[in-house]
Amino acid sequence: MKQEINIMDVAQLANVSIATVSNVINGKGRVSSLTEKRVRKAIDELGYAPNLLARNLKTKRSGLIGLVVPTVKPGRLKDNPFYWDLLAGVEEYARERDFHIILSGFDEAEESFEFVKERQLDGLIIVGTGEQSSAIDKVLALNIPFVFVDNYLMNPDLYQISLDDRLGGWLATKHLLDLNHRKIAVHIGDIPLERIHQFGVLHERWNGYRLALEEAGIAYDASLMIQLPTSIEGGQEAAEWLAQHSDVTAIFSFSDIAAIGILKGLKERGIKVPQDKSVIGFDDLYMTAFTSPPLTTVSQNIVVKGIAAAQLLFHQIENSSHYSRKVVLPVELKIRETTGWLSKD
Amino acid sequence: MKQEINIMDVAQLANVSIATVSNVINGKGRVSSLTEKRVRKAIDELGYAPNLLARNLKTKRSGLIGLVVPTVKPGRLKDNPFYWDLLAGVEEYARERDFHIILSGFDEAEESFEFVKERQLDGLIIVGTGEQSSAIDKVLALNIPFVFVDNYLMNPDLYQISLDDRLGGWLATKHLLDLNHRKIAVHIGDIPLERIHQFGVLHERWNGYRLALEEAGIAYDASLMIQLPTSIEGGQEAAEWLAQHSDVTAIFSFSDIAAIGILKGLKERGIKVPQDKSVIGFDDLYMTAFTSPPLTTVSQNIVVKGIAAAQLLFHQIENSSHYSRKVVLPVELKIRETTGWLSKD
DNA sequence: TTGAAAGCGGTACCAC
DNA sequence: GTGGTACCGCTTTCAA
Repeated sequence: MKQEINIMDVAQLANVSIATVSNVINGKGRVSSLTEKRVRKAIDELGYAPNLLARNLKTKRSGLIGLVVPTVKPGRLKDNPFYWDLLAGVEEYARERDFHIILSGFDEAEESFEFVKERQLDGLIIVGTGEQSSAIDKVLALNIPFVFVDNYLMNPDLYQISLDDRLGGWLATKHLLDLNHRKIAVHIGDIPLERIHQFGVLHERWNGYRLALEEAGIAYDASLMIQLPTSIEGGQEAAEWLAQHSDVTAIFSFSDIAAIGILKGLKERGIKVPQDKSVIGFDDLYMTAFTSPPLTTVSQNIVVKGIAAAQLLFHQIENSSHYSRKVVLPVELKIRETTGWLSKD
Repeated sequence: MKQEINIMDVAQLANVSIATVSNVINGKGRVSSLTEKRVRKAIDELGYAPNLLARNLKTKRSGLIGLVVPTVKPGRLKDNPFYWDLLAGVEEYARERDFHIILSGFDEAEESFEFVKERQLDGLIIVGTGEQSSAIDKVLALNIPFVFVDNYLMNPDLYQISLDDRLGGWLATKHLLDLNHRKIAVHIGDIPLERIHQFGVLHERWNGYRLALEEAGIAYDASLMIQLPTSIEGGQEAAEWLAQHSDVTAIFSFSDIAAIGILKGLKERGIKVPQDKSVIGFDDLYMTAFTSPPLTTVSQNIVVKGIAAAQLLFHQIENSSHYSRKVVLPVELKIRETTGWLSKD
């Protein structure tokens, strides 16, 4: 009913064998241009479209790649525009190659990746959950091309896309230091500081922060690490913290979304940015150019990240060699208006 | 290599026929619990996962549904967090039923939906392009279950999910009128007013606006319709327009993203909200609760929209009857702080 | 240059 | 309860 016409119908109409039709479709074998014309005509007339299930069953390729993203609430995709941008990049690249994307949420606990085998996916892109993922071994066992995004896995054999997070952390901190700030708080997110090394992205940004401090001869002060959720609300709480610490003149948030909350929280408390406190974020979300004041932040191009991931994946799928298994994408400091010079006392 | 073990291997190990293995997997036919145990054990030991390509080839179902969203730049998914929320809803519902989502951008011009037939998709969700889509006929010709989201198609046979846009328009306008505003501008988006009827969503919001006006005995004034892009930048331009029209005391933007721009533009010009101008948006993006001041807006739940679309689609796929082919989701006015009482002169 | 036929890995009907 | 086997729609030898 759904798919009534098949290669047989075409063959009959064109008065050839199904093998010939197949050859025409795939441009293989020798087919006289006359026959080809007849076949093409038949295809058109019938509105025939080959059944990829059948084709793929035979060829062992599915033309499908999986994009696995973390979920927050069980069963629901993580609520962050970041993923959409990433998806856009992957989809764009894949579509040009006639691949499609299957998107799947990932419940850390009970994900078996069965669907990858079941659907014969040709490749897999796994987006970091923040924490060292328990999924790695499962993914390796699948024995198909894959790419990890933002995962910071210490295995050199794995294909990985990441950001120059450390440089980002360094740039942000350096910028603040150059503006004469000395006590710089860091909003790291809702994780215990002792476990930050498990969260590659955060850890690297934090390393960049410490490095810049060290270069400036300033001692690292763990009491300046604010452990609050990466959300607008978390940012607002961080603002409260700032209000209570008048000696702290600047804050570096590892995420724009929280920086937005910080800005808002400070404003509500009558604390002026950047006169009283400087604020710097990370990500360069579309919105942040339009906060008031516009947010100074470390910028990354997420769509490009998606494209890069797809690229690295296809290098494997197509067996083209790649110079490296790790791709580190650049960051850029976008100085806008939430950071300002601190006059000495 | 990729998928080495198949149903035969399981059958051999368990010392049964492949038919029996199939029965166990699908819970069909009578299988003695002893045999079943043996088979399950073999499956476990081998780590067997059935090849869905083969199964689906036979059963004519793919367990796949397509989500088609518009693209902006050719080849790139539309840059709007809205779609991610929608996707989250669809994915959640589908996953519970062991379906997967194939996501595809949609180039108005040259989309043939071939992939739907090729991949034997079981259903299709098409998200509105704003304009009456040229895709309708193509989709109908596919002869598979489908749902249009936000498309306002005038064919009663089509399954459609939409929002109570008209009520939203009415609520927003009524709210402004109740606050004593009389000259209310509307930022409709970057389309000529003459063609607004082609854009269902906008048209309905606009209808709601006119209705509220009419009920209040106020004449509609086309010169109050601002035709600028639906973007932050467009909103900023709208603010400029407002600055030049001091008799206009309120503005209703059909989109939060533009409302954010309006807020920003007004602030830059020293125009106070809501003292000088009232602003109201539409969508209730996550961000808008955190603008300053927090934006009054018409709220919709986009994840629920995705779930509703999936639901309607599965009603068709599973052949369960549904009371209606059209589902209209509710809106809600969220009064925050950008709208205020207008003292008479 | 073309066609016959053997799979790909399952499902499901029908015997036993 | 269990197994034999004819498909599903296509690709791919191999022969003609």
